[in-house]
Parts: sequence; structure tokens; C-alpha cells
Amino acid sequence: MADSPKERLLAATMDYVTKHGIGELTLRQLAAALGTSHRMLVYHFGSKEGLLTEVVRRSEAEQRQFTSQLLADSDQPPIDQARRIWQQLAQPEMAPRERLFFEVYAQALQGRPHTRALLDEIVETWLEPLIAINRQNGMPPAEAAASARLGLAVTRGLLLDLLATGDHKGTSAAMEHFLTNYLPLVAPVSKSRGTQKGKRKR
Amino acid sequence: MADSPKERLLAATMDYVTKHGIGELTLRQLAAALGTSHRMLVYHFGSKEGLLTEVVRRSEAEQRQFTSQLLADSDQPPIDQARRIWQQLAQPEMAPRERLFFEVYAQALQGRPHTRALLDEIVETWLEPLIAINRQNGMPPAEAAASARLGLAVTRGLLLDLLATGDHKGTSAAMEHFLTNYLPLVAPVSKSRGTQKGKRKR
DNA sequence: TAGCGCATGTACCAAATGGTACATTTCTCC
DNA sequence: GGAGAAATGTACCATTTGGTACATGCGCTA
Repeated sequence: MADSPKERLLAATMDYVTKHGIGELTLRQLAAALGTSHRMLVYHFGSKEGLLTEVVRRSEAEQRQFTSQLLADSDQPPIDQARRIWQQLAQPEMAPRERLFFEVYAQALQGRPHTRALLDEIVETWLEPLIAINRQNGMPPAEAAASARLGLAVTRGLLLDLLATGDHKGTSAAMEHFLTNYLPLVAPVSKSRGTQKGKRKR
Repeated sequence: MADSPKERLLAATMDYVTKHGIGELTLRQLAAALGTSHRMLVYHFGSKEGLLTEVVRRSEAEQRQFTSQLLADSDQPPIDQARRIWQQLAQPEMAPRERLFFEVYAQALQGRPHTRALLDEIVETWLEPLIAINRQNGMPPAEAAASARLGLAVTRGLLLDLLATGDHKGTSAAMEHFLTNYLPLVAPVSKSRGTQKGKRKR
């Protein structure tokens, strides 16, 4: 059951969609790439929309897993954690996943049906753990929320920049500019020596 | 010549595309909405791709004009200028244009043909004037570039957030958090009293 | 007014798309 | 090993798509 035919098809579809995007997808092209017929896709997923819905759902799940993984080991200072996260996200191998993420994001903003559930989670999923980190570092609620939201925006904005320009150096410099000039200033009171807060998300 | 039939069609198409997005556009639906036939669209623009190319080009032009308009009157302190720009961008009436912007952005990242020229400009167009402003306020080149890039990312990231969540209050609070905690700190030396630097972009 | 070029409407086409009917194979469980 | 269900392949269908042929209208200039 773990790798039922449907599951195998979905996994292969995720690979394909990560490479080729979701916008111009047709069942026949996908099926050909997967070595099957479009008949099977309809059989297992009901319809094209059904397939896309599951693709988006799976994408969400992977992202959630990725989030908790990135934010997990918080023993190091938040600023170092943030640096590490950006380095991970800025790796070239991540680009296809991120392109897909922003493509689905944009389609959701345009109201495409199979993305209906996405908009509620696309910010909140990342915001919650970030706010929690900020609270743990002694930030008052309002500031914790604003700071988390800002960090998320910085990360996504710089990722958009990186994907468009390919300027790893420039975008990383901007992130470093943010981390060094901004992060140390927000949470003056905290644990022992000045660990401050955490930013980051995709 | 100013409002040739082609020009009128393009203008009406911009309206339509701003409302309905560009991803699921078909010539027939568009033509029906414009009160003409898809025959005319092909006649004037050569093909669907030709039409989309001109739509993207026009969108770029409008954005460039909007940029220079927003960054024009720089008599006020950069932080107030930044606030004003965000208020403009966050207005609900701007949402459709911004949704279209991010949709085209995402399609460009996926390599759709009619967007080829976009990726080179989509960051640079906004970056240049921002860097110029930072330089005018006495920032060294490297810092001016990083700071401009950061401000652009913050704005676009928060716009993505706002479009998804509709949380005008929360995103504006995050922007204000950025402006008050970050902006005043970057350029300590400057003109007279502490005007510092400018951030902003869409 | 005659003529010419731009613009437009109607009808059509081939290709591709999502989806389905039906037959066949493969797997699973008793 | 046999029966029933799950899975798959082949062929087909109606619809929609971008694009075109052809005829008609409109506006300008001589």
C-alpha cells in the first residue's frame, strides 16, 4: 500500500512537475514521460484536476516537512540558524522546487481551483514556528509576529530575486546585510549573552 | 495612430488580463469579452504568443513608469517615502495588477517563451533607482546595493503575503517593523539630521 | 465616384486535449 | 489453481484550441 500504483504515479509526477512546472502540464505528455498512458492518470486520480489537487497537497506536505526540519535543531544562535537556512535554500539544487512553489503560489493567487486550500497555509505554516522562536527569545507577541512576518518576506523576496537573476552572491549579501544589521537589534533582552531572534522561511 | 485598432485591443486585453490572469487565457474567451472575434486578435498580433509577448512588454512598461513615478518626489525623508510607497502598493485596487505581476514572474521562472526578456529587467529595473537613492544618502556602494536588494525583497515578500492572506494590518505592521527598526540604522552619516536611506519596490 | 488597402465577420480546419468504453492482463486471496 | 478485483492498453469521442480561407465592409484618396 505504501507504494501502490497510485503512489508511484504521484511520486513520479512530483519529479516531472518539479522539472517542467505545472502550468503547461497535459496528461498525455506527463504519461508519456512516466512511461504509461494518460488513461492511467485519469483512472487513478479521477481527472486532471484531481491529479493537480494531489500534487499541490503533496507539495504542501513536503514543504511542511521541510519547514520543521529546517527549524528543528535550534541549539545554535538564531542568527546562525538563519544563515544556515538561507544557505540551504539558495543551493542551486533547490531552484526547481522553489520555481514550482512560486508557480503554484501565483496560480493560487489567481484562484485556480486545485489550489483552494493552499492560500490559508502558505504563510501560516511558516509563520507559526517563527513566531514561537521569537517568543522563546523573549519577544513580546506583537513584535514577534511582525518580526517573523518580516523574516519570511525577506526570505521569499530574496529567493524570487535569486531565481530570476541567478545572483547568488548579491542576494546572499543582501540576506547577510539583513541578518547582521537587523537581527541583533530587535530583541535586546534574552537568555544569557545576546542571542536575539530567528528569521527565515521560504 | 495613437489608438489604432491594435492599440485599443491591447489596452482592453491588459484590462482583461489584469482581472483574469494570463495563465488560462484563450483567444476566444478574450475576444468574446472584448466584443470581437479571436480572428482579429490573430490578425493584429500574429499569434497568441505574439499577443502575450506584447502584453508582457506592456506590463513591463507600465511597471517602469510606475517605478519612476513612485520614486520621483524624493524631497521627503526616505523612510516616509518608503511608507508612502507601501501604502500605495497595499491598496486593494492594486491587488489585480500585483497578482498578474507575480503570475508572469512565475511563468518567466518556468521559462515560458513570451517572457524571455522579463527576467533581466524584473529585478534590475527597481534595483537601479534604489541604489542611486542609497548612494545619494551617503552609502558606500556595496552597502547601497545590499540594502536596495533587501528593500526590494521585503516589499515583494510582504506583497506575496498580503495577496495570500489579505492581512493588510499584519503585513503593514511587518513593514513598519522593518522601517523603524532597520532603516534608521544603516546610514549613520548623511545630510543634516538623520535622513538615512530608501527602501521599496514591488 | 471609383478604387484600393485596412479592418472585420463567418466558416472552416487540423491538432490536441480531457475523458470514456471495452477488452485484456495481472495481482491477490481463498 | 481458480475466481474476482485491480490495473492497464487500445481505440475512440466530443470539445476546445490556435490558426486560416474567403468574402465583405469601411474609409480614405484621386
